[in-house]
Amino acid sequence: MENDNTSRLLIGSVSSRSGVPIETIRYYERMGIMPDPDRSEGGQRLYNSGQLRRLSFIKRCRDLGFSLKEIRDLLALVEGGQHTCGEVFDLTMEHLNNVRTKLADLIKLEKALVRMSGQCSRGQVPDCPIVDILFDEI
Amino acid sequence: MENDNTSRLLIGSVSSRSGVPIETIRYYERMGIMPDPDRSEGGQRLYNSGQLRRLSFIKRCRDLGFSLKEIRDLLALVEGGQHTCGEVFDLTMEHLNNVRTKLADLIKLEKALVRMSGQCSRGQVPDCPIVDILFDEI
DNA sequence: AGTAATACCTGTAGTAACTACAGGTGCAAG
DNA sequence: CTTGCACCTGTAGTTACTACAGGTATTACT
Repeated sequence: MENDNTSRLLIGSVSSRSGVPIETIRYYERMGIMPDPDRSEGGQRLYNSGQLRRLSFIKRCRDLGFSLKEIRDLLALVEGGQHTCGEVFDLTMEHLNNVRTKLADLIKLEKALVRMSGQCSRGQVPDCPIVDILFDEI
Repeated sequence: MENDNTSRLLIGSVSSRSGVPIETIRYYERMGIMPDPDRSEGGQRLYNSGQLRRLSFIKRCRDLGFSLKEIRDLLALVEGGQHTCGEVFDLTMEHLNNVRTKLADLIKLEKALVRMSGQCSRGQVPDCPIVDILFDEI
């Protein structure tokens, strides 16, 4: 049973509270992005609320598309305690630019697919203009 | 020297004509998406124009974001000779849906980043609302 | 013929960020 | 005391390449 719900969480509990799969939490530990937690006598991981908070931070960043490397940089900045608002902003904007580049690529790609599929009569015939385009548009 | 420019191309030539790196061509061969080409007496790969055409098809599909598995399916359909326009259309639309899903995710993500960075004064202060949001918005 | 430069060869390991086992232990309830 | 679930370690697989290392083929030039 869990009594003190902030200070001796097992990995399963941390997993369900954060939404990060157990295997992924252990992976983050191996990668050094999560600290080695305390262990019970039997060797099971024991987390505290600060570690849960850190994991949730990582998850939110991942959901926003930050890479683990970017998250590592953000955390280093923040943990160092010397970070300024401007530095965090810069990292965020850099990431935003990456996202916008990907976005632009996907939009181009969507247009190309729509244009391509617009040529197609979706028929029972063995000739398809999509195939022709893919094979011949050099 | 290359005389007959369709029928005995070395891998470097095929690479520069298709825009696919040499290593990637060999990778496609290992993956079975490109056929094993003929070899010279010394063991160097010799390609013909049909194989170059196939490689260019693969490249265009990759540029459109199709996975190798999707391309394999498309090629199987087309090579089988029994494909209909409708089948090709269906594969294309399925892919288009994937692309649109990714697009929607990225748009959400971009909005979240813009909203977040809008809170930030980009200052020299050690407190940053971006960090606060990432850490505390549970 | 000899040699140097370039292009090619195989095979393996590394990349990002996980996910999926296999085979074994901890721990709480009935 | 045993059943069952949660946990443990360590390794391999995923996608689509990319990057070597160490060796051979081919071509050009002297």
